[in-house]
Amino acid sequence: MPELPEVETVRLGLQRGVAGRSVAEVSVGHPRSVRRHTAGADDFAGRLRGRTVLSAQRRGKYLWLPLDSGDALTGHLGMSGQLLVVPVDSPLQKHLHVRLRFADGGRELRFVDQRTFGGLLVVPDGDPVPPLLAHIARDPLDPEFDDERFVEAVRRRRTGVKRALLDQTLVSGIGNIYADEALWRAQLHGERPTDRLTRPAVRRLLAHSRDVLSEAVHAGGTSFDALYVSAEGVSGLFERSLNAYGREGEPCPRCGAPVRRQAFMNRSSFSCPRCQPRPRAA
DNA sequence: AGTGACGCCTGGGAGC
DNA sequence: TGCTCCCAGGCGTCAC
Repeated sequence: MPELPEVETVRLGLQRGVAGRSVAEVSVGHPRSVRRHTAGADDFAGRLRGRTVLSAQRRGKYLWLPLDSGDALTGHLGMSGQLLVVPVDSPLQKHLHVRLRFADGGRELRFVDQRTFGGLLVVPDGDPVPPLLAHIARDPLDPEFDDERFVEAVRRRRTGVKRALLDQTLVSGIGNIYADEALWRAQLHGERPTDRLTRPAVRRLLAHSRDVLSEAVHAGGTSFDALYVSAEGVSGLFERSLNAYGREGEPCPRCGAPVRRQAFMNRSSFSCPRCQPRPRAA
């Protein structure tokens, strides 16, 4: 379940582990992992071979590695993707789909993905982001994120506030876990209609979203199992700081009422029935 | 144009 | 024990 804090943790590992290095060899073991590279796996490999990685960048939950060719190796971890920087002789992971070896013979980059919702592709780079990612909004930790523009955009929407938080064209980086945590902190039910929220309420929600993302980045993200680890294979520690997500039946840390779970878009929402009352019908 | 439903995937766990 | 079913859920696509 990589969201912004997990992806940012991976980005930091890639910056440390692969920036400045030249790609020597690329192998694609599972074509589905490069399905968004429409020219095919051979073209994908050809655009990487011999190229030097300049840095590791992120927009929302997308990562990209600008190359000296003007292209960028771009990726999304989906639900279960991992980008690992490991010794070349380390055991092959069961769901290892793409490998990049480097000219210096040091640690290699591996894309491992159990559920294959994630993937890699090579696209033209751009400023500030590859055109492929032009539709993804800035995230709340981006210094150029425009708070007031976000506040107005949310209030123009006609939807529930949780759906708005998950809409990557409005604000990026937030997924189901951090949306529930931000709503819990802001004491808002996710079904509250966006067009009836006051400006101060949206500002508060944004501030709480920013706080929870920032705290989670510092904890190295949230790991429920081995599916999310940093590029160095380390688990994040934020799970112990979750107040609502995944805590059905446990007491709300603020008021003690048992946390409830509700169906939401083929998944679950967790909230406090007392601190986050359901909106009244319009 | 904005909104929401659907399909893509696999492994772990519950239930029988 | 072994089978089936459900769940996790981000995002591109498409219909309304």
